This record gives sequence, structure tokens and C-alpha cells, in this order.
Amino acid sequence: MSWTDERVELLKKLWGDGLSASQIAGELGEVTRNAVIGKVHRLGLSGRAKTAPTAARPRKPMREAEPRRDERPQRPMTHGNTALAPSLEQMVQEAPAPAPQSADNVVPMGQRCTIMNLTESTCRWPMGEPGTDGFYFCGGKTKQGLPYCAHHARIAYQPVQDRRRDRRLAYLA
DNA sequence: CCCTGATTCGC
DNA sequence: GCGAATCAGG
Repeated sequence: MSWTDERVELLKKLWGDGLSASQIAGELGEVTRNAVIGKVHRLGLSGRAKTAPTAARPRKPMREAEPRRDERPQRPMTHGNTALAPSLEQMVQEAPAPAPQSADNVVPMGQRCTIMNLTESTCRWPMGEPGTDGFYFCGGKTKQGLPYCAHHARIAYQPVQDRRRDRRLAYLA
């Protein structure tokens, strides 16, 4: 497959919409994100409004001097939190994971999902007792292809992690 | 480790 | 022109 006019148009559109290169590659199919990035550059439309709608990059300060507002927060914030809940994720790493669906029913109301609200990008981790009133799905933003958010994905895939996550994009579809 | 875009360079 | 490999970064 090559860069037909149609594919280039779609690329421009999606790139303009702020989708990441990998997302666009997934949309187009049969190309890698590298191909997309390479094409984007050759087309000369690299720069764009920062912050993709979905994945990482909550912000990119790009400022030279520190505002030095007040004291730094206690959390070191080691790496860029690409998911949704930075401090939460850190807590997960530092503390032993609690029971999957019992203990931590601490999902923001606005994030919770029912079977109706679930989408491709909402965490399907069940919360509470299925069939009962308090049952709902996590609803967080999923970690790329996975059905769960970063938090629940860690829990879900903890015991058996030997299996390589199939990282290939769409070019084998 | 997950991800992001940027760049290089052989094809 | 193309894109894998690599680089730099959150």
C-alpha cells in the first residue's frame, strides 16, 4: 500500500484533528506510526496544537524558567503520567494491589460507566456486584488496545505477564 | 514500561 | 519518496 491521495487526505485530517501518529497508523492500516510521522514531515505539517485528545501528553510546558509558585508537591512525579490518574498510578506501584472488584470502589462518579456507556476507550473493569444496583464499570480511559485503564490493566495482567503483549499495530491485520 | 514526535539514512 | 531504526522526551 502506498500514499494514495485518499490516504494522504485522511492523514492530514486525522493529524489536524490531533490524533497521534500511532492512532493514525491504526486508522489507515498497513502502515506504522513511523511511516505516518515520516509522511507528516515530508508533507511539512509537523507542528500542530499540542495535546492529543486521547493518549498521553496532558501538557507540555516548554518553558525555560520555573514559575516557582510555592513548594513543590510531595509527589516527585517521576515520569510523565500518560494515563489519567498520576498519583493513583503511583499509589498502585507503591502499595500492594487490593482485591480487584471489592475494595477500591473509588471511581469518580463522572467516570463510571454502565454497559450502555461503554466505548472502545473506556475501562471495562467491573466494580461491585454484577447485576446489583451498585454495579458499574470503571470507565477510565483504556490503555491503548487494552480493555482496561492503566490501573486495572496492571492488576489484570499481574500473575501471567510472560505473554508478550501483541504490540504490532495494524499492519498484520 | 508505556507512550509521544523528530531525525537519520539506506533503500 | 519511503519508513525502520534510532533518538529524545513526558
